[in-house]
Amino acid sequence: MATIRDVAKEAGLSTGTISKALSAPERVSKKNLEKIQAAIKKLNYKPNMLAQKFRAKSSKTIVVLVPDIANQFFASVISGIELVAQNKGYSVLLGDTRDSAAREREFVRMVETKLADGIINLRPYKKQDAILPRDDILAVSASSCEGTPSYSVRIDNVGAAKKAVGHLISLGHKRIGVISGLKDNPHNIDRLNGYKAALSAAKIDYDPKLVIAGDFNYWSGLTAAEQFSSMKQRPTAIFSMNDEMAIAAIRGFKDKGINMPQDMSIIGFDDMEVSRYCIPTLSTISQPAEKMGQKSAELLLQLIEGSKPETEEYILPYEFVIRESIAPPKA
Amino acid sequence: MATIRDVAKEAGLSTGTISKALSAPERVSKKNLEKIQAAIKKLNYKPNMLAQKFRAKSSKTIVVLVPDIANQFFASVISGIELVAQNKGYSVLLGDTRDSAAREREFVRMVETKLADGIINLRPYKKQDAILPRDDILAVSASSCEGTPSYSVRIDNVGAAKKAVGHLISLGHKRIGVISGLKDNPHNIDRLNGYKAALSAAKIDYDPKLVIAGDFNYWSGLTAAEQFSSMKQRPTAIFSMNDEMAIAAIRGFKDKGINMPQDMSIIGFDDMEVSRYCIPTLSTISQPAEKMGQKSAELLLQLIEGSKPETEEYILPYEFVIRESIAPPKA
DNA sequence: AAATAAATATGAACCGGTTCATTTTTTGTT
DNA sequence: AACAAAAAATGAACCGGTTCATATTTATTT
Repeated sequence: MATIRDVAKEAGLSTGTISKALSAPERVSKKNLEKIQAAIKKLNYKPNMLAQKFRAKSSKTIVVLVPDIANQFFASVISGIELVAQNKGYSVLLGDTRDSAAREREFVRMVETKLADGIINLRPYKKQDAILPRDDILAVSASSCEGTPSYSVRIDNVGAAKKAVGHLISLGHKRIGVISGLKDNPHNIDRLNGYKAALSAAKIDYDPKLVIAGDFNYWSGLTAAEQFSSMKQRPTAIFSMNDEMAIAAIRGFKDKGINMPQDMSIIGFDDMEVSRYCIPTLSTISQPAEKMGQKSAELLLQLIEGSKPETEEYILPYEFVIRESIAPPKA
Repeated sequence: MATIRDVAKEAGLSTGTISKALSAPERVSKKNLEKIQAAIKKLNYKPNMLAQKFRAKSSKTIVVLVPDIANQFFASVISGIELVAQNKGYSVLLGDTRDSAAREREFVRMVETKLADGIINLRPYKKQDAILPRDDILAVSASSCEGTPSYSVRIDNVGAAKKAVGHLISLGHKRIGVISGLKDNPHNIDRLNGYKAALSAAKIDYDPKLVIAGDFNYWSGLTAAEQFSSMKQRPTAIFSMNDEMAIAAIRGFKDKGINMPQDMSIIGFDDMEVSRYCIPTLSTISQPAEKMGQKSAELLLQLIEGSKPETEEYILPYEFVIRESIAPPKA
């Protein structure tokens, strides 16, 4: 493998000149530039980036911690991150943590050992087992929840849930069921608070029996629908904390002869692509996933380059998308 | 940031000893080992892995090129790759190429510039625009198709398709529709050949009108079902080239009053998790995704460590899973 | 043509680990 | 106690880039 010294020898110049020719060609004479290009081509020289990064003491790499890569929402956030990172010459290392703290720590270690310059965390912050934030590690929390310390980007989950449930109430619904995520998931907690706020604003009592815990996956939405179906005092509308469970629930209700939106209304969360196509099309909260990724990357890169962003917490606008899946309750 | 020289000074020893203490502690005296550990702790020393890798001239990293990370099947393959890589001390860099050749080339460049040692390619090989294989880059093709050059891991797509379609024929089906992937997708071509082989073995003429091209996504399965529904001579069974389109098709047919499996049989491909839960449960070809990942990683690491694997092409066993979605045609 | 200023080119030193030939210390033997 | 063998420690050199104080070449001015 050819080194910069080989190129220097071939071109009859010094290593310093070769280096400059690559980083600031306008500061090298035309004549020599041509010689250098010829030499590089002849030797098929490729700069050793490990050496470069070692010398620069910076890996120009950021780690993105993802709880689960096979997830549309995360994929969009990542896409936004990569856009910004690439523009600034950074590469993105995806850390699929599969919800394991051990794996998460591995990636944090990469920052400690200079393999990466900073971290964007897509896993919602939870006090008990939080590995981040740490003051020796530059990190930004994307898709975070209320109360996340340090730099974070999120939507107003409480407000969004309140708005969605409030809309159901304004249509005349009084018994509104919830398909929630895992009990201690922070997003879950925020959204449940929004649900409660909407109820109390309408002076409707909160009934914990109407909240069925799922796990954000299809199967759990199906199960929840079955449970709701067999209630003697069944709700007339459902607020599901993600689209996947909502779509499953539509299916589950239909199997029990309950059709949406005539017999039951439902609202999801996330605005997955398929939510525009399913039958009925799904009303949902649209999160600006790609924008959230972009903003977090901008924040982290600012931190890495040494400047201090003005604000710690960035709250991006969500959108409440009304589609076919909701209607007033039957009289 | 403390360096190994700082630790050496603090412990009153030489850098060589510190280095050995970290890589082969059994070759350092107990007394000094303790001193060193104390010094490391006191200075909060973390070896600079960039320096390490630079010196070792190896990044101990492999790149996995994925056409689309938000995909269950790929996620499983990746999971298998990571298992093997982690065991051997390699890290895995996910390259979400989003089907862009430019992005793919970027990742190849990482190998050229020593940022990675090799590549596992999950994108099926296609002659026209193939970036890999290249003889200066160690690479393995996972989930490949027939005719992929160089090292590759795959199932027998032709045989699997033939078996599935053959089973439908043995149940008495004569008009068998296909929901295919994109026309020039290599997996598509293999599976279509299997379909034709099964037909010709049963002396059934191939009718191109029965093949509707999808794009492996939900929406296209729904559309295909509508098209099949409106045919005057509708098929009695469908072979779908992945589960996602198959599940969408079940839905699409049901909306037209065609119920599975009484009115129509269907077989998918991939064995997604949800295929075990949907109604009816879906018959499908199960690919050993995780195993395919493991095998490819083993292959690549062998290549990286310098040995030559015996075989170039590894064909792993698939499984034909029979569930509720198929039945003999109506009389 | 000489003096000065501006533009280029030089090359040793450096980054922070690892390696290995050499030296020093410890252990074992008689 | 003397010597040999084994174990442990040493530290300079190295990896392949970049940097920067210094030297050289080229361009401009008088």
